[in-house]
Amino acid sequence: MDLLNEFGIPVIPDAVNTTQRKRESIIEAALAEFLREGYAAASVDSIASRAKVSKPTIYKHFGNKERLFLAVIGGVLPKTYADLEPYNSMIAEASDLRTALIRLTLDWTKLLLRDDILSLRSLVIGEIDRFPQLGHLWYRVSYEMNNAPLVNAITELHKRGVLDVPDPVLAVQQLVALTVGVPQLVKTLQPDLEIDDAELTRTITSGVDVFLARYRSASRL
Amino acid sequence: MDLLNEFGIPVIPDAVNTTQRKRESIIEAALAEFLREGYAAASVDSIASRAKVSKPTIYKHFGNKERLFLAVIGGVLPKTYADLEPYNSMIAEASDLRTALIRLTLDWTKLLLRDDILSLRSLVIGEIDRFPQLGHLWYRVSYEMNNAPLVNAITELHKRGVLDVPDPVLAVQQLVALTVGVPQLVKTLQPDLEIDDAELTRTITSGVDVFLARYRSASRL
DNA sequence: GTCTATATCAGGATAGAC
DNA sequence: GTCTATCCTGATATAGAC
Repeated sequence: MDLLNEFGIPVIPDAVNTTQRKRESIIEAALAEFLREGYAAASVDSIASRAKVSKPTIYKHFGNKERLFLAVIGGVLPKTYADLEPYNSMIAEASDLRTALIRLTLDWTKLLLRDDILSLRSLVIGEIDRFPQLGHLWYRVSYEMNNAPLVNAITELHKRGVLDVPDPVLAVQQLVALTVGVPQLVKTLQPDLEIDDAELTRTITSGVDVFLARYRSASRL
Repeated sequence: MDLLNEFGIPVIPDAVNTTQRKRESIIEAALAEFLREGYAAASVDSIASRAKVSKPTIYKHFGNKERLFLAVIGGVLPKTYADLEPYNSMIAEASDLRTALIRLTLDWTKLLLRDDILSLRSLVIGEIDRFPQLGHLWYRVSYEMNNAPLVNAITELHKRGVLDVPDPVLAVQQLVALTVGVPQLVKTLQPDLEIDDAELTRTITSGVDVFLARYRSASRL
């Protein structure tokens, strides 16, 4: 049965765009459902309803539930981290290193404490035994988009004598643990607990100061 | 049909002990099943098989699947952390603080990186939206059995002038993040990745040194 | 208290029309 | 490519015998 518009003229949707739009609609609905229910409890029926699409359409596009899960979660991961790129490169050039580090790690922390990202992270961690690829992907994306550029910046600062860092890779892990890691650990186990901005800033600032107490070059003190 | 022993004499099991043993058998089997499959995918049928018990027995004991899950996971959590208690009290009295801190955090880390505990942690994190009680319980047990005694010890060391720690609670969080947190973050997303003992020791040692660089009393340098 | 057997239902996946 | 209608497995939970 064709749809007719208000003049009685049949509406023929553009086939390609419709297909593409349905595909995106499925991905959006699936992400929401998986985040809410987890993998096993998520139902393809619910996803079909949310996406206003029939079940066979989902199976034509993605094959089965596992592939749908991998495609959806694997697709959203890189997008999640894409926001942070620009900041890293500025560290090596900053006139005030302490302020630059605080700014960087504070932005990073606020991103990773967002409810949607915490949910995504909990989902990936919870399904790690069934979908280890997602754990590796998360680690790789997180490392390449964040740690690695920071390692480069810190290595550069070491060469210039601003910092004294024998193991830059470990040092960056420690900086991340000292800043992002502290509130993340709390919110991972207690997502409902609110952390106000002042406390977050205090935590991050203190973390950066611990980092600098160890790694700032003695000659600059 | 009664069981007969080798002399043809019927074996009448002690009713109370049998019931208790079945209950423990269910708990053990349920824990294994939940750790393997997660909450939603775990089947009460499988648990009954593993425990060599019929399904109605499980429902008589625990009511439903949710209550079974909460009883099992909530019961195993405190046991998990019970091993660490003795070490904390020794920090304040140690002659060599650095060595004592390394020893404490290294033991702590090795415990929390055990496969069964990592699985338990991933399970709790993955089900956090459906069972927030478990997240709170984990946080509370972990804090009371580990962080709190360490906060006391560090406060004591601050009073004695050995350390200079304006905020002991935050400082302990940072110490934990710097030591346990670094390898835990890796193993949480990549459980299969092996971390050898030498590298672990190096990581923990470096973490303690970062901590002490910031908080060791200046007068003692 | 514990079992066998069963009720009841929802979920993943697909056949076949259009 | 997309839908309606359906298959079939496997899940939670329980009735009733012993």
